[in-house]
Amino acid sequence: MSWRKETRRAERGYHHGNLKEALLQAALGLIAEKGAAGFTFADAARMAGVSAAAPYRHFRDREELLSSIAQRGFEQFESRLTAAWDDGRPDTVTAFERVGRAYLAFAREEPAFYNAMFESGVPVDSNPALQAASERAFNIIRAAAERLAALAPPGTPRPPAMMMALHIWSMAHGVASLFSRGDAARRKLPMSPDELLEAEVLIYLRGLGFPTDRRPPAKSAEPPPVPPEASSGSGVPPGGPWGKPK
Amino acid sequence: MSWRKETRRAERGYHHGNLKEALLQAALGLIAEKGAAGFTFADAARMAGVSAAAPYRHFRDREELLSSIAQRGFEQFESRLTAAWDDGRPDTVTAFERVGRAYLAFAREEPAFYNAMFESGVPVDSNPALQAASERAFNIIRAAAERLAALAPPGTPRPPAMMMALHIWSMAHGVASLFSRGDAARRKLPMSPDELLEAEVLIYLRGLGFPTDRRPPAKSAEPPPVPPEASSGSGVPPGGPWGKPK
DNA sequence: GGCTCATGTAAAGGTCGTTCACATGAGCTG
DNA sequence: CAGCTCATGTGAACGACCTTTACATGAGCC
Repeated sequence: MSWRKETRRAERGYHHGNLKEALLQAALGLIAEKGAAGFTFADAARMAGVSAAAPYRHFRDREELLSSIAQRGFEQFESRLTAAWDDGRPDTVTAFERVGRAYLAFAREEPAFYNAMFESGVPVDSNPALQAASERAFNIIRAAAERLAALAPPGTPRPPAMMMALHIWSMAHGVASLFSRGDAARRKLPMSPDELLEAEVLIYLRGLGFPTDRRPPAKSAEPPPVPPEASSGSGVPPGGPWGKPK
Repeated sequence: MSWRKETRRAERGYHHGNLKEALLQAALGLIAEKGAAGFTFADAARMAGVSAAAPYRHFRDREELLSSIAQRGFEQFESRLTAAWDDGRPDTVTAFERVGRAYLAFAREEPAFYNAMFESGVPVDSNPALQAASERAFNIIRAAAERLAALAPPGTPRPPAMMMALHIWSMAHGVASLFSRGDAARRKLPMSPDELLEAEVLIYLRGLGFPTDRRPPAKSAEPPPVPPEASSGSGVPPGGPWGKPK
């Protein structure tokens, strides 16, 4: 794809013109290939066609580049979670599960971002902008949990919405990190990570008193459920993720 | 502690006598300090008082050292999980939750091992012994889930035991990895990781139809619960992890 | 046209991982 | 005990990386 700038010296002047962006893109590719640990500043420079010292004009050091990527990652993450949540349409539980799937999809489709965000060792508080982006993303989950909490049937113990949000986050991250990416995906599973997480969230929601039968409980006053975007292939078989109660 | 061997050249002969073990110990300390990514082979050699080339007599390369540590970690992990499970005493649910706490405790108290095992990028299948150790550890969780599954009340959808085991693993790993160790612990939480995980597992179990009231249901025929080993400080407040149902 | 300053370069210092030829000495063999 | 052998440790060297420093270039502005 985008050749032009990021090639050899001859094809451009002394000045690159867009080095910062080129470095970010190069790093993204390298991290996707070899992980944040294996990514090298020098490689990124080489890939952008500049000397090894040039990147230092745009990033204090290697870690700042990583941190920038993590920040961008959180921004994209936020936008994908927002889209998945879709303000709770068509119904809160459905939308909530969609957020879970979006989490996994992001981890799978944007391994470089996910790696930089959660597995690169970059401390969240190394950069205020990073921290802010991270919080904005989490707030989507939190807002969804808030709505869910408001809906929880009485008569069941009900944790604070914040705690519910953290629960969902930990489940999604746990599944993603153990089974859904890179080396971790080599652990052989009798089911897909998506199925695993979906079942987990369903059981959890049932534990909170939510009706989680997939069949619409009685055609309530909501529009017919939107077909989940990625129901092809590893979709949950009709009747729920693990079949009927015995 | 064990000084003696692992110091300077003068104090030992040309041969170290116990270098392999010394290197493992040194690496363990270094990883605990700076993470598996920051740990260097050269540093471990220095700490053991030998030249930078010496470690190559005992490990093919840096990764093999890491992999050895991960393997030992899984072995200790297994033994701690086994102890926590205590074959399901005094009752399955209680023991199951104890396993969850043991998981977190291990992640917190043995950060070096945990790091090498799950966050160092060492692929599980890089070494058959490592893979075997990892599977043995997981099998504890799996066996516990098996017992739990056999006990699940009818009338509720019931996932395969394997899936339950994976759910528990993902919750524990998610909480540990996001909130319970190193840099991640800097995310400020309104509760302790232990509380978070305990509540998560309780809700999950309730979703499976298990009665999870903390107050002993009526002083059943079991001995008074053993006080959890680390109940100081962040213990769960009486009345359950998040208070009563509204 | 000339100045300035952001941006890029080359060179150098320090650290690592890894390899190689060589040194040492523990333990066996006779 | 003499001598041999082989596992174990050494020092030097290579190439790669991160980072800093002094210097070069040229885009944009007066």
